[in-house]
This record gives sequence, C-alpha cells and structure tokens, in this order.
Amino acid sequence: MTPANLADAVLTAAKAVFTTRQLDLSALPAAATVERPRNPEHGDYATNLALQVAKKVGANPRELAAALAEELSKVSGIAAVEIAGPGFLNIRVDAAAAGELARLVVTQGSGYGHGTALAGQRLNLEFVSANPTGPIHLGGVRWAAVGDALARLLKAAGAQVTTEYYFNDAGAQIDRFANSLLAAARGQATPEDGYGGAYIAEIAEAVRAKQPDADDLETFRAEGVELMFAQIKSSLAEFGTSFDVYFNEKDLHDKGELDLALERLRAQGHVYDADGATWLRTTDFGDDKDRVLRKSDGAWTYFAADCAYYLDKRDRGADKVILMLGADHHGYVGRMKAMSACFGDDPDANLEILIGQLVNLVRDGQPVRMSKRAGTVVTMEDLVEAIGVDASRYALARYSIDSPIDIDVDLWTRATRDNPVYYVQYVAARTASVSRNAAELGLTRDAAAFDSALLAHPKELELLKALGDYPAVVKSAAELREPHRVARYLEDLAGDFHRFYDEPACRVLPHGDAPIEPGNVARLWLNDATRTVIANGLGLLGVTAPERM
RNA sequence: GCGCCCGUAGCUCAAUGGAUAGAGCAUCUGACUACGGAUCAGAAGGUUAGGGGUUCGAGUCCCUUCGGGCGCACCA
Repeated sequence: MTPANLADAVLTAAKAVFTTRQLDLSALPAAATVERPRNPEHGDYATNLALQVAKKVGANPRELAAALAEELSKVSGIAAVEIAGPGFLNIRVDAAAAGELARLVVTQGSGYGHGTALAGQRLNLEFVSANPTGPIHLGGVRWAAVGDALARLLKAAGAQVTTEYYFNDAGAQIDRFANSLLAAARGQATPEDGYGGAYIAEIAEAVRAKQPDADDLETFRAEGVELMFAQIKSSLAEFGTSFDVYFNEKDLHDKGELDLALERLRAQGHVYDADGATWLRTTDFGDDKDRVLRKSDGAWTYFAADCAYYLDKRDRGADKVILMLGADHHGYVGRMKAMSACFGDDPDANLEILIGQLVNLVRDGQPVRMSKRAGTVVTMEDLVEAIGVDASRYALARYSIDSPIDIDVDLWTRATRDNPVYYVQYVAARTASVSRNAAELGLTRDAAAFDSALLAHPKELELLKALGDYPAVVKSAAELREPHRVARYLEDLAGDFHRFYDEPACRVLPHGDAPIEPGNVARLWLNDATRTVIANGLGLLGVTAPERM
C-alpha cells in the first residue's frame, strides 16, 4: 500500500459514502490528500478529507469521518482506521505489505518517482540569461542550480519542458563591452562606463590571437561576444547545466520580431504614441506606469525585446512561459504580467515569474566580494573552485528561493554530518559498499528468495515509509516549483537509512562465517532500494551519487 | 513615499490552512573486537518580531505596527 494507492482508496471510499447518502459528489476534491503524520500515534497515514468536505455538504465532520472509516476499513492492505480530533482519519496499513515497496523501487529503478501530475503541460523555462559581457556571477549560479533542478523535476512530473538561455547581445552594454575590449587591446585604460577585470584583457588577447590586425570596434564586438558565449557555455557545462535553446536577442531584431510584437499589441488596442515615443499601456493591467516600446530616437527598448521574446516563446508552443529572475529584477514582474495580458493572454495561466533572493559567498565569516578574474563580482568559477560542483549545486538548491543565502566555504567543504551534501552522498557510498560486500559473500538480490514480510523491524518500516514518500515529494516539489523539498527529503531519508544501518538487528551482511539467511536477502533489497531513491533524488538536483568517497 | 521578499530554538534553516512547530550546528550525556564511526542514541533549548481579524483549526490567509533585504528609467 503506497501513499498514492491509499489516496485513491480514500477517494473511492468517500464516493461510496456520498453515493449511499445521496450527497453532492462535486464537493469532493479531484484527489484525496494523504499525509504522513508527524506523530506516530496518529497512524501510518492520515487524511483530513472529512474535515475538508463536511461543511460543503452540511454534514457533521466526525460523523462523516466515521462513515468513511467504516468504508475504508474494508479495503485490503488497510489494517485499522481511527477517527481523531475534529474529524481526522488515522490509517494503519498492513506491515506485511510494506516490504513489497523495496521490490517496486528496485524494479522501477531510475524511473521510480516519475509521475504524470504535469502531463500535457508545455513549459518554457528560462533561467540564468546572464549578459554576455562577463562571467556568470553568483546570482546567475543560483539559477543554474535551481533552474536546472526545476527543469528536471518538471520533466519527472510529466511536463514537456524547454529550457532556454537568453543572450542580450544587442544593446548599449555590448557596445561598452566591445569598447572595453578594444581599449584593452590597444593598451589603453578601461573606458569610464566599461567593464574591468582580468577576463577583458584575456578576451582582447584571444581576439588578437585570432585576428592579429584587428583594431576596429565591430571586430571586437563580434569576436568578443562569440568568445564570451563560449566561455559562459563552457562554465555551464562544467556545472552540469545545459539548455535546449540558447536564444540571441539579436535574432529578434534581425527577424523583425519586434515589429511583429508591436503590431500584435497595437491590434489588441494597448499601444499609443506620445512625446515622439511608442508606448504600451501596461496600466490597463495593473502596472505602475505605462512602458516605452520604441524611444523618441527610434531605438527599441529592452522591454520591447522582452515582449517579442515572450511572443516568440508562445508562438513556438509554450502553454506557460516561466522566468526566473533575481530579486534585483523583481520590479519587472508587474510590467511583464501586464504585457502578457496586453497580448490577450491570461497572465496567471501563461506567464509565471519566480524571484530568487541574493546569494553571498562567505569565507572565514566574511562575505567574499571580489573575484580574482572578474573584479567586482563573485563568479560561478569562484564558487566551484571554493567548494566544488556537487556542493555548489546542492547548497544552492537546498534553500527556498525566497530566502537569501550565505554559502559558507568552510561548512560546504567539510566532510562531516553538518555538511548536508556529504551526509546524503555518504548514504550513496555506504549502500554501494554494502552491495559490493554482499556480492563478494555470494549474497545476491534473488527475486524468488525475497520475502518482503521479513522487513518488519521498526527501523526497516520507517525506511520503507520514507522510500514510499518519494513520488509525492517529486510531485509537490514540481507543482510548487520548490526543488529544495527534494534536498530536505533526501536528508530525512539519509537519516532513516543511517538509523537502519546502525541497528544491529538490521544488518544486511551476515556476521563472519554465518550463513546467508532470508532476512539478509530482504535487507539487501531494502539497501538497494535506498540507493536507488538517493541516486534518483540527487539526480534531480544534478548532484552525483558516488559509489565511493 | 510606493512595491516585492523576509523575520521561527543561541546560530543556519524546515514545515502545501491540520493534531504536541521540526532538523543540523553549538552545549551537556552516552555508543566503536559488527556491513565505511564521514555514523548513531539521549538531554536541554520556542509567546513562530508585536497587536488585531478570518477559520472547526493560523508560523502559513487578511489588516496593522516594528525591524531587515531588494527595487521603483524614453538604462540594459
């Protein structure tokens, strides 16, 4: 009996009760929620369904719960149902059935945890999108970790996902970048509004290496941007993050997509001309002020390109456009939502904007402010150099995006219990080690010899329950766009495994020369099921599950 | 001034409107001739910033005060 089966059983029972009593079936939710109570006295699982619907149909919640309990207790696999408090149902399942989960997990392997909750949704997920004028800085790295994890999660939940990186390669900042390169190549000082840092000199040198006679802005712009693209893509690749689409802003201009967007917006009746400029009346949809699309000097604004890019994504088939922005860009939410509405879209259904708070790197209790290579900011390379890719990804994905984070170099490089990524990865290494040792002893995962009823020790049952929670964690983390739930779950699961492992009665391997018993076989299945879930969960976060550490 | 995010144990953080608010660190006390002790067990630690409201039920939703972070361009 898995949580998902149980939720179905609860709903079926509720339908039966409602039908018998001639109550309105539409008062029932599409799916029943079944939770693992914090307090074990409240059963293996609990549902608040009676509480949720009693008021809607004018029934007494406890009395309705009693009817539900009677119906539910007939279901095979359910050992007992109790009514508690105002109308909770506490459910106990047959322990004998619990061990079968180990077989299910191992059999499904890397597919265990995947579901169909988001099936049919076509999502376009854009993240990082750092300007190609320098290396990716810390804010962008947060998204490289969280956005990539979210993309994996959404896919695991059944959605069709396209990931994108938007290169702003058509604007004044690129001019400043090109000017900085040219100045560096000529041995001149960095222009006042230019970019500093050692990487500028490196790229300028690389351009000259390619074209020794280059001394014009256009060459440095074109070659410099190409080299910067390549560096960013390479950094992302080292970080384990790749994108389905790398989109150049320049293409929007070259293909006339800004004109197309303007036409569409005008046709919807939200465009007007004033003071020589062309405006979008975003105040029609709650924005603070209207926004300029084309300036009085005839140049497009950055916002106009945003409109065209949004339209391009929608026209390519995205049901929902998801953007991930840093907290310093949260002011764009209003105008972006309004823009979506100006196109005639539903901003709640077609556009979702996730805002992530800022990230600091902390060493010896002090925030690190400068990068060796980039000068004024801390980069992805700095973070990876300090704590490695696995710890970087895990540290960034472990926290709610609503909370600002300080990444403590000392903590995340420590090989102890208080470093969460080590604690979880250690389980991966430990389970792999147990499997290796078992194989040497001739203990194998023989399906015919697996008696799941032998997994009845309290620590084994706790571990099995945690393994059974995994699909629900994936589903909720995907729906809520909160990859950190996966990390927190893995830490809990790791704890359940360590406690199982630590229990003398739960040894997987026989002592010394002792013969292999059926219990050893059963626990090897449980060991391997744990490794599967740890590996699957870490995989969603883009973190490795090492066989040895 | 307006807007967004945050305020939970000494510290860093969890908690999808559910039951007695949970982990780790730090502190104190324990467990290694046993599958990797990079681990495990126990104790102690809370007016969820303050106040009001909605609800059968609020850390969570609404209002308000205080405190912190980040924004409010015909910049990109």
